[in-house]
Amino acid sequence: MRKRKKSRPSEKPGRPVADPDRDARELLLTAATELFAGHGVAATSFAAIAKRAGMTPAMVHYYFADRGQLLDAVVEERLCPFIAYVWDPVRPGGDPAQLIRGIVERLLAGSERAPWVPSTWMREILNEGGLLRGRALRRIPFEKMQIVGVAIRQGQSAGTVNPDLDPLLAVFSALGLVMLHMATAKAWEEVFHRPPPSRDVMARHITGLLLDGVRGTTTRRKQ
Amino acid sequence: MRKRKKSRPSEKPGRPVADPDRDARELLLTAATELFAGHGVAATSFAAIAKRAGMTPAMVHYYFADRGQLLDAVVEERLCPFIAYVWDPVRPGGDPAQLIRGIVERLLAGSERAPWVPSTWMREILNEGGLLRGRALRRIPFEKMQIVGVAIRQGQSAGTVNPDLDPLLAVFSALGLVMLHMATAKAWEEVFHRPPPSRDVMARHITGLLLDGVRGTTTRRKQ
Amino acid sequence: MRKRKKSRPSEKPGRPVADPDRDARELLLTAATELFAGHGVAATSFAAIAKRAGMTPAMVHYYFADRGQLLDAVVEERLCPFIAYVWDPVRPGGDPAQLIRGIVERLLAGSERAPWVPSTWMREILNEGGLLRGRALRRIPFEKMQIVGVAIRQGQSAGTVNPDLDPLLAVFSALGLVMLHMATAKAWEEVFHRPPPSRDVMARHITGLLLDGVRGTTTRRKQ
Amino acid sequence: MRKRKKSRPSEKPGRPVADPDRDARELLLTAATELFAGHGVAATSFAAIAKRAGMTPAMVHYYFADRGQLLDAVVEERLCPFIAYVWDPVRPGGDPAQLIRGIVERLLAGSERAPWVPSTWMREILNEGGLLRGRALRRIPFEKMQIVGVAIRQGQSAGTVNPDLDPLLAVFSALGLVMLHMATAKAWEEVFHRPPPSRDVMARHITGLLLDGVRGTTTRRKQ
DNA sequence: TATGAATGAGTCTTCATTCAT
DNA sequence: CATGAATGAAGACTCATTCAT
Repeated sequence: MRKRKKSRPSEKPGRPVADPDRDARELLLTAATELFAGHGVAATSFAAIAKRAGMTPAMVHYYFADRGQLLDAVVEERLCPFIAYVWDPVRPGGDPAQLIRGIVERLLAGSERAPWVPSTWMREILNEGGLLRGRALRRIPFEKMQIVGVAIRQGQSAGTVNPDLDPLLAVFSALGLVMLHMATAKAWEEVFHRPPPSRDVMARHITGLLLDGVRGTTTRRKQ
Repeated sequence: MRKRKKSRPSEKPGRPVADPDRDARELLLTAATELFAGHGVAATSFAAIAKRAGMTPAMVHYYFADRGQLLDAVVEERLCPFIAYVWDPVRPGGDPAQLIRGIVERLLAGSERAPWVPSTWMREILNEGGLLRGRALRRIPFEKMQIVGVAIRQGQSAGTVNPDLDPLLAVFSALGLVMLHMATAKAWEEVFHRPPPSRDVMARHITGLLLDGVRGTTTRRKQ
Repeated sequence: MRKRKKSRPSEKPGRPVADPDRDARELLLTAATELFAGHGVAATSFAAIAKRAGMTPAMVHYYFADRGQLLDAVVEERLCPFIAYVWDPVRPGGDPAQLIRGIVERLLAGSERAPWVPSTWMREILNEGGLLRGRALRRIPFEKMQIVGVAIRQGQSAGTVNPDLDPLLAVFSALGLVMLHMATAKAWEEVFHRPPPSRDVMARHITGLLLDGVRGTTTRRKQ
Repeated sequence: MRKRKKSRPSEKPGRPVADPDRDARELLLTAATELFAGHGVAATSFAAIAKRAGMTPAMVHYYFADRGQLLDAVVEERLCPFIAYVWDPVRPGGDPAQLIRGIVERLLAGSERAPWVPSTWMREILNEGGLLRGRALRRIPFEKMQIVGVAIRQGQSAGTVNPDLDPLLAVFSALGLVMLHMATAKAWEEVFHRPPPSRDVMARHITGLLLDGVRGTTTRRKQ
């Protein structure tokens, strides 16, 4: 009944293949994140997760004693790597525009590998009452966000950054704008009856908007 | 099944209000929108709505025969006025920056009067699997959005608008950015342990970011 | 909303037409009997009756304070006339075959005017747990049935009636056979994909079977 | 949704019975058929079935995901064996009287082992709107019924069968007459305040009536 | 280790009935 | 006289969770 997962590249070669235990867990986590993205945490039952993973509801309880622990696992084992991938490279001392460009690019790349993130982020983390909110916020790297905030504030003092911006809000804006567009891309066709913007168009649009706004700059600076 | 009551002719005009029927309906609708904003549609039971409105679950069914009709009513009677307020003033032929500034301002003002909108918008309309998505999309004024799109495209031809932008995505960006920050404002304290940005800071930040981006302009144009 | 019933022939001419009160009651009773025949008493709600009669559920309660009284009314005002029509002409002293032939003919004729009777009879009166059982049994003219029973018994003594028959069971057999075939006629098409037997075929079949059985008689007696 | 359990290989053969799973299912099915016979399908709630089987309502859903599947199971696992018992022995080429006598006898015998059948048959299968109708009709052996019909038609041509009969109706008559009397037998006491006819009286009455009618035959043929 | 059985709490929904007007 | 509002009880069904094996 249960399908074998391919051995993950991180696994040491030579080991007898996969730990079935770990496999079942991973399968369930994957099923869970996919359903969370599609219908939200509140609307995703243990039974649905089990079914999508080809297992029984009791199996879900076997691996994650209760709902809370399942959510813990999703955050710890799936969301945290995503967050780390996006934020780890952020180091103090950079140009704010470059920092933001880097973050946006990693958000886009990360969302392609973990397509469940954007809608879950919007629904269950950003939103009040989001069911992953508490768990996720604890794992947000605020020091890293502060780095960007500080860079923006310095840029504003130096006159190279838009003085209208609130430094911290700006980080949220960047983050949110990417998530928003990624989460919405799937709906694009439904709304406009035409294919969604390509990844490149999307990236150029978001970076362009964040860096230079609608009005752009009179003299374009080096991209 | 259940028909809306027409206002009874026997009602004396001039009396303060007190159509108890209409009152109960409105009360329920208000309770529903508040709970939808707080926990999402999927996690909001009829019992919860009734309790918050001080009524019984059966009353909810009395006024809205089933879940679908309740959602219909929320969209028709609560969301549509919001949408109309934001988009009705949009007329062809304006400057794209002015158009966007107007929309953003009305979004901010509208969200203050209907604080349930931003998080519901993000969770139940923008997101895939959102439970108001189908109902709401049908009521979105795409012609108005096209007006903005066209203005941006013309601005790009004229060299006054950032050529990196995708005209249609830009409308989504503006809309989404406001909703995002409004929906997140309430969480601000929880995250940063400091009061959320004031409405003015928020408005200036969003407008500034949308119009001029992080880098701002070398020569500021008249606001 | 309420439709006017044509003044019934029993009404004294010269009276200003119909008593709307009585009309509404009759309309509801008609709706009730039709639904009882179609889905059974247990599956027929006040709401359904009201809807079919173009009235509100509260109206049903207005005319029949509760479920029991509605059933009382159906039996007293609708079923009893049917019973009387079938049984009143039965008088002691007849030939059992003629008695049965008469009853069968009146059952067939009565069921044509009151098509709700056969299936209701089978479902709600004959059957154990039938919801009209107690009420209806009280109104069954057992004296009349005994008349037939006695006639059969005498015929058996005289050698003109099948000695295998149980006299009382025979009355039930006759009654039941008609009801059965009338109630089933509507299903005929569904089962056999061909039009149901005509009224005449049906009458001939039932009378023939009851009087002479499958094997018929070697010498046919006068019909 | 819920899958039938396969008998577990771990079960030791020779043990008295006691597959608890199968037991619970059978218990529920028995409770259901009894209640269906007593009050009809529409008036039988899951709670009532569970209570009679000494289980909880949720258990009923555990074994039969919904109402439809419960009805399916009743038809497949309880009604079909009954039907098979009655009709399987019917083979082409017999004497119509013998065919009918056999069917009647098996109906009577079958109804004694499955006393829930007659009233359920009348209420939920024969009747319009019967809740088992669709499911049961699909399982009725029409070929077998046709065999009887053909035999009757041939008998009519040969002059040995009552020419008034409609061949197909006759099968319904036989079936219905037995069901009718079996279903009514239980009510006999209530109506006549005397013990119901014995099984033998009943069998003789029904067979006698079906074969020779009320008037019987002048010359009795060999039984 | 893994899973079927079992259940209590909760969901939406329908209904008969009451009541004020 | 008639009806909309209101409700408690009950219906089917779902679910997270427990437990014995």
